[in-house]
Amino acid sequence: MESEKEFLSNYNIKDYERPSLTTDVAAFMISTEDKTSDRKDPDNKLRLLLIKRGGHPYKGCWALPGGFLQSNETVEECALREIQEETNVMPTALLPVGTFSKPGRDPRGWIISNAYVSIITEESVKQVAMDDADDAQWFIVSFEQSDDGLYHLTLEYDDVSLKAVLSEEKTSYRRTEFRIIESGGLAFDHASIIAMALTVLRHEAKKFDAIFDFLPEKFTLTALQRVQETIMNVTVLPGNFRRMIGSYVEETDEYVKGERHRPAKLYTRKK
Amino acid sequence: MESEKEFLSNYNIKDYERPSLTTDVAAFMISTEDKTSDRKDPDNKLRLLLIKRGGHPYKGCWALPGGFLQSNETVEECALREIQEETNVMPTALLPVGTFSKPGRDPRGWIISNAYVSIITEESVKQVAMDDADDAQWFIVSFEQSDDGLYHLTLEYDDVSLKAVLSEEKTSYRRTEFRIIESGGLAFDHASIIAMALTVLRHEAKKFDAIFDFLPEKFTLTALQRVQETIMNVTVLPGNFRRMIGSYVEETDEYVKGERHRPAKLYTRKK
DNA sequence: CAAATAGTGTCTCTAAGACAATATCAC
DNA sequence: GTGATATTGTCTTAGAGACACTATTTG
Repeated sequence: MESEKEFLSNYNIKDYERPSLTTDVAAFMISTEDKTSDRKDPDNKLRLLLIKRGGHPYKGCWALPGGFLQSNETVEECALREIQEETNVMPTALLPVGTFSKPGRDPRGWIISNAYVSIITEESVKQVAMDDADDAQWFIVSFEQSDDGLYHLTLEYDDVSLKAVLSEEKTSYRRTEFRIIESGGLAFDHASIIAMALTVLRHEAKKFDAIFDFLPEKFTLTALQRVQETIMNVTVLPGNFRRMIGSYVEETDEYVKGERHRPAKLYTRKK
Repeated sequence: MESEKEFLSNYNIKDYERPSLTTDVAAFMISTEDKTSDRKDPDNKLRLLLIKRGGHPYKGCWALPGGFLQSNETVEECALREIQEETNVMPTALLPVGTFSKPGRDPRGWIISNAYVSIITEESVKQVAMDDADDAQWFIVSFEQSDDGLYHLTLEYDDVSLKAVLSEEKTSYRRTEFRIIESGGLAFDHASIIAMALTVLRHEAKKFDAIFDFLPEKFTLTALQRVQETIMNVTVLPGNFRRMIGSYVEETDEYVKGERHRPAKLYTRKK
């Protein structure tokens, strides 16, 4: 009878056909736009990092950052490594989106992707200068459902505008996935991945869960409210937001002064 | 300049080192135990399908059903195929649990697993006779947190009892995962996968989302309530359950008669 | 009629939305 | 003072938990 040790020494894993495994990361950031007036608060924009592909396939198209999994790391570590290689910044959050494995999704062959949402603070992005002629850019994100039920994903930066159209499909097991009707110049099935990533992000934001990761350690409640409103694409009454967020935050004794209005107290995330 | 077509014809995907990809499925079922009294309603038990490993590694240990991904299928299709090969039954639901990729998790080498929850109705299981001497068995599941914060996973069938102990770990990115302290005779990292699967299942059940998949097309509200109570390990007042579930179900004009009490109306899932 | 489940109504408490009122700063 | 945001409080409504009560069946 063969022992486990003997079995493993005889076992050759290369006997089976294997796929390549990649990680794609939807890295989000919220930017505070330049003030239009010196009295009003600035607008916030949700932004997504895209890379212009320099090689085939989908040469010239924009794609999510990502890369092949290495054998000494987990998929989460791979996602973090890819984001850091691309931005020189460490994300503050990483959320799983799903596995994309439909045969034919990558013309290079049998390639399966694990998708993640990562969140990066504007603060940290500003510290590393970004070359404007670079092939990595932060696109302003808009994702809305129109009256006919279709979803419209718009990604804009300077004069580049990518418009994808997707339909929400319920699989036979009631999982929702997004079918690409118009990819809008996005590589592979990345329009679908981005739509899923936004769904995950909004789901987390609804529970006040991912919003803290867009801000520094200490923040004002209004800043936090703007983050949630930007992600969810809604507006909330300030009084109600404060009541609801109350159990998630802790006061500090610091204030933001210097603005032309009452100073705001800084808070930190509880626990 | 190389065209995309030329690029692809020169591209050899086998140049990169690749992992093997498997799917592991936590298949759940709720069994109605034999009546102890002829007046009282039967007890319900949450059950999980486990397979006794016939070969190395972990020979003789119990493991989740699963297998290697084929190049012509998605991971979801692979999960469904594996469950059907093992049980001859088609699940009524399939929920993603996550990707398990920690280096060293499988002694055979670089093997990454996508885990799913699948739900099977008791009705369909009863139709295919199960050999009691078989190496596939439905274990009664118990999963509880003790006072010291540890989680205790107990799987029982006849005189077989597997007891695993896990601790809930928050990763640096606030994802919770379960670290195995005592595997209780479960193969690989399957104790951890099962704990995650139960967390996913309970999360869905809380939203009244996965509970319908345990029952046939038509069901009584009390049966539905028992399913939720069994999964969540709580009890609910009947009046409140009916009020809360009201918007998810639709009446039929059929009744269950023959019991020693008022007949119950049959309902179907709305939409 | 006894015992059991099926089903309804109502009280209370809490959480969330709407909205009003007050506070405090820089200029 | 003016105009902006910061912060607090109150009214109302919707939903969830607790609980009491009625309905219907079979043996």
